[in-house]
Amino acid sequence: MVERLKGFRDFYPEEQEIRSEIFATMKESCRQFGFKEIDAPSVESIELFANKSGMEIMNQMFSFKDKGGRDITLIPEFTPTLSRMVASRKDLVKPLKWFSVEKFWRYEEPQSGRLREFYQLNADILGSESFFADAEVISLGGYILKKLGVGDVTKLRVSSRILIDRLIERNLPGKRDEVYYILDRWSKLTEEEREAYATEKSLNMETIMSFVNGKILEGVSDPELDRLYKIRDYVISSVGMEVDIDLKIVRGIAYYTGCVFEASDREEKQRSILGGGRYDNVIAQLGGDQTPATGFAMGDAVLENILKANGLWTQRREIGVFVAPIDQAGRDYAVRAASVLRNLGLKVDLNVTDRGISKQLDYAAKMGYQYVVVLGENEARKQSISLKNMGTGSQTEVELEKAGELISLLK
RNA sequence: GCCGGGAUGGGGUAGCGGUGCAUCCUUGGGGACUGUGGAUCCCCGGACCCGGGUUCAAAUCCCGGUCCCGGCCCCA
Repeated sequence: MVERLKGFRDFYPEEQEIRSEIFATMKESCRQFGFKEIDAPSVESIELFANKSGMEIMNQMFSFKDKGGRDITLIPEFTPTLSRMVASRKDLVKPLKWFSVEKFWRYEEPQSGRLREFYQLNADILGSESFFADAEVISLGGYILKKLGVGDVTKLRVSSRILIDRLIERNLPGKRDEVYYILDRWSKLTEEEREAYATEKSLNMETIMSFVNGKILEGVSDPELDRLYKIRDYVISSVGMEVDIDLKIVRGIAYYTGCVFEASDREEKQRSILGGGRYDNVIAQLGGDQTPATGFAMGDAVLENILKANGLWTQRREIGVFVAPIDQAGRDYAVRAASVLRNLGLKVDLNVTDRGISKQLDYAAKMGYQYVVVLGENEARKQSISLKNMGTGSQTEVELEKAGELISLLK
């Protein structure tokens, strides 16, 4: 048997239905915040990623030559595509608030929360440099987490590249990369490793600690810090989630220019569930007008881990009815009855086998149906349906024309 | 790319050099019954990841590969 490719997934119905609901929740939340959905190609010229994304991502792309010898790749991230879309339409009314849920591909070793093919929600606001834009985009992220039921077990952490850079220049001048490195990996490093790194790079451990615990902010007067406070307060009043200012959030991506943020489970056991920030220069770098931008991405893999860890990865009750004909008269009648029920807006699963009533009930139960419509000669003659409640076993007969009254029962 | 740990029917498992057809549970398919039986009864499928090697003998030991789980790098 041919095996599935490493790091790729099959989604069987029982999983896919849950996934669809989650994506629907994410999309609906975006719309509630006034974001518009967009979509874009899954394959792009490799050039699109060559400029901005740097060496690392180039090594992690599924890239190949097409039949015309062009170098193309499956998209590993969304920002370059988004930037192209914005750059090539000068008539767009700013600010733009766009979101998409797409598949992405990265050729790397699979591990917890990381796969070679994954889905990602991207939500961005383009054309506003105001803190409102950052705050609103972060609020959307928090809102989605709440809607998914994990608002109480996750937290938002915000920081700012500008602020961190200034603090570094003031306290550890010339050590930007080194400070970024140790802050970014802080929770992954052991006490000894931190000490060793600090010593090796001549970083004052006390100063590093003041970045880590936030003490370095005490008494600091800085407009970027004020901005960060405003963002934090806005998000707290907008979604009522825990929001911490945390200077350990630096995020490795080169292009962030201001506020950066992440959400993770409170214990930080998992990878971050979403991450993003302000990237004011990317669109200009890709040939567009200078356009301030802020946004985040949220992958499906870590989200799934967190939902499962909290018992929220559950299939909703199957809504709809299974139509089980008993005899030939019932089979003939079932076509019309099913049609009537479907036109009433019900989900109707009509038997497609030659099985008897017993096996049909068995099947309906296994498929999770709460109600079965049993049809036989009697029902056909009376133009009625017998509705069997699979939970209680009780059964009621109603006229087909009055089946609309059942809808409230079945929804 | 690197480092651990794994891999036995669809799912979960037992066996860990030779003992009767690789165990048990579950699941799947078919049939009997034919207005209630998601029941009952009967029948049938289905596995040692792949390739080498050691051995009289390999699911079992060794080597390589593949995939899975986790970690590193990196996190777009």
